Amino acid sequence: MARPRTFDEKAVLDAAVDRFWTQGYEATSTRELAQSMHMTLASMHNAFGDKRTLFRRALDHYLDGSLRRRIARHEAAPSAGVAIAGFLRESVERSLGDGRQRGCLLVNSALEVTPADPDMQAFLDAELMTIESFFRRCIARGRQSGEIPDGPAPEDAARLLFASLLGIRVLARVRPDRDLLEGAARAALACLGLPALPAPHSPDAAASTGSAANGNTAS
Amino acid sequence: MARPRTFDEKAVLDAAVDRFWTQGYEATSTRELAQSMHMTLASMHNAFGDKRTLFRRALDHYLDGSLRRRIARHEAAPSAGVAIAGFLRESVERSLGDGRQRGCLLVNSALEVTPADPDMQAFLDAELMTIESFFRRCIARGRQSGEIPDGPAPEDAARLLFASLLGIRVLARVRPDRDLLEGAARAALACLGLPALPAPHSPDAAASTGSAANGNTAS
DNA sequence: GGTGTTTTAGATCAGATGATCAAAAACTGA
DNA sequence: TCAGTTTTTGATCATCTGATCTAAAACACC
Repeated sequence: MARPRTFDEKAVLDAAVDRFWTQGYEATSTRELAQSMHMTLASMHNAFGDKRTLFRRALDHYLDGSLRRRIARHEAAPSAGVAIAGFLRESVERSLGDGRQRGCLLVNSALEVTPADPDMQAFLDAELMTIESFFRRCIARGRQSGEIPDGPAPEDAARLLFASLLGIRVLARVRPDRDLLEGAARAALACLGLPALPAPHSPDAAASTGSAANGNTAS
Repeated sequence: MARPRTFDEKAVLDAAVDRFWTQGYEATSTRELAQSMHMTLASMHNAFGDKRTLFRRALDHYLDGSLRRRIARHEAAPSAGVAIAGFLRESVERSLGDGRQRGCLLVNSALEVTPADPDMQAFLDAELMTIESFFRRCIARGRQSGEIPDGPAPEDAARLLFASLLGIRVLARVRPDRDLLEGAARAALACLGLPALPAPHSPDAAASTGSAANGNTAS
């Protein structure tokens, strides 16, 4: 009983995510957003509210398509160590394969949002906490089954993995160097007695062309 | 042979640092900068050039007053393990003691600056690399003297410490929680066979008043 | 005291920014 | 067909943005 939308919500949110991801919240103007979303400024505001609200929607869309899905997928791994190592491997590979050094939108945003916006901070922190919890669950599981040897308290081991992952995501933006990112992940796994990083998904043929600048494929 | 300046360069740069540190580069307007520096917009531009140039000066001023000095101080420690543990302790303590959750200006900036500004990125990366090098030198020294037991390759151990530190600085901005930050640092030191975190500098009396919001004392 | 040089001060510029408005367009159910 | 609802559109608003201009002020040197 009303005029139907002419845009695909997921598609336009993808576009918004890409702008925020590449440039950050402040550096992205509403006009630029509207243009990349292929809609009018007024249409965008009508559909998503103001810039801040749109940002939150975009962030949520991003998280649904990457982080949350990713945690669930790896947590289903047969062993706790494989879950952790697989998750780290994928994080490193995403960081290196981006070609645009975007890093992680969640981490980027966590640093850009100021304490003057406590709502947004709480939202970001809650999302970060799901990563920490994932590591904690894995460590607990592995210690209980005897798969993971003793070491630092499980909470601390999880905190170390968590902090290391955040660091890797920071470096993904300034220096996406394989030796650096893999080295950090490798050392974290090794010194906690976890399995080594699995091989990158498939560095085989067909990649001889520099593949390079991908969009933002989820998975 | 000309009219002398009425402002103290260090003082006004301190003010600029504080704005960029708290709000980030994009979210800080030139007018706001000028006001907090107690100078006119025109005077500011005359003395420091455009916003980007001023930012770089401010960043350099910040680094001189904190990171660089800090690395030199800890590197003079009697043992490599103490140097690393002391540096981490100070990073954690700064993160927790800020009261304004500013984190680290260098890390904040590393995420805000886009790959579209390669000069700035190179500058930031070079500065980050001094941290990595510090860790690497310490690890090498400690391994050679036998103080630090075998473990991951020295480069990888340094990379892990480096990434963990960056992660801790990210968390300093969103969740400056002692258990979290200390836990990550503790686990990193423990699992690399390094000495434990030293006690916080002095949690003694006189701190019963919430001390709280400090400015930006260097040291 | 005059000259040269730099800093300061206030006004101002051109353009960008986030957001809204009124009106036309497109659909659904009665 | 028409009433009701929502989307779309282009124009527009008030404000902010980074930066510059002109002219007065403050010193050092001669």
